[in-house]
Amino acid sequence: MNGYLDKSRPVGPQIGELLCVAVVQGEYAPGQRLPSVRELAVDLGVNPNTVQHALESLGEQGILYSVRGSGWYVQEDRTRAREILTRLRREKTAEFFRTMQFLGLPTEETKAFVKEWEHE
Amino acid sequence: MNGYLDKSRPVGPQIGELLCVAVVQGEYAPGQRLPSVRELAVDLGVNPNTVQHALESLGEQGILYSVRGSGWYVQEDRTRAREILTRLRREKTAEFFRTMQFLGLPTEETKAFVKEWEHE
DNA sequence: AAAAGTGTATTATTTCATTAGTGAACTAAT
DNA sequence: ATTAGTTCACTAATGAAATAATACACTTTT
Repeated sequence: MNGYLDKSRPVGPQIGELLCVAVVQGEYAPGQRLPSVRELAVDLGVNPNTVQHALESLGEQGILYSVRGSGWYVQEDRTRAREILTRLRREKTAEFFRTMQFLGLPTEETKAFVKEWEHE
Repeated sequence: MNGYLDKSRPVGPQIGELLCVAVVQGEYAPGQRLPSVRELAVDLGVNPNTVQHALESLGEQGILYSVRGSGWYVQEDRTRAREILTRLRREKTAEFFRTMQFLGLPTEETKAFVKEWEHE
């Protein structure tokens, strides 16, 4: 799995986002079993409890489901996963515009700023 | 002063950003005395200690300076303030691109996504 | 049947930002 | 001089997030 969790903001939600993307992009196929909680925890360099909570959240959102004693599986229907990913992108973008406004750049100037962006 | 601090992320840095913008935009003129720590704290709905730390940080950065027993003042030379504001905008934008990449959108697609943005 | 691997639950501990409260040292105004 | 307002310094309390350590119940494999 990936190792690039941002330690400067809450890790739980990040794991949720990470797995949501993985599901939508087919990195984990519908019906497929995920690595165990403990395994994911090691891969992500994080506590098993944190992974557990993130998985439970994705379960409530209808992206995954769990079978006690067996593991966590990807829902056959990925509609919810796609919806949630779309929503996440919108939220992050809206938040970005808000932040830039906070820093004195109105919407249109922010758009221009992004358009000219060159960095990696 | 403004009341729109985002309670979901650390307040200290936000106050720094807020005042930095205020200085650059001339909301507080060079040489001008700022409202007292207590006053700012009330206006921002925040603890005086938090304001104090934020101001000390801006002091170290060369944007403000303090006169004990009198107050906090805006540096005559606003070069540092402008530099820091520019750096903040770059950082936030870079972070945004990283986040979108994390959510499965590569740089170019993110640019397109922003270009089409309609919301408030 | 037994063992190993799994999700689940619980409690305690740690860490960090913020809040809370107090007091001292200094400045300005009266 | 006195008073009020200020920065500044210190310690403790709070709340949220993550970690740590165990234990339990269930499934799969052997």
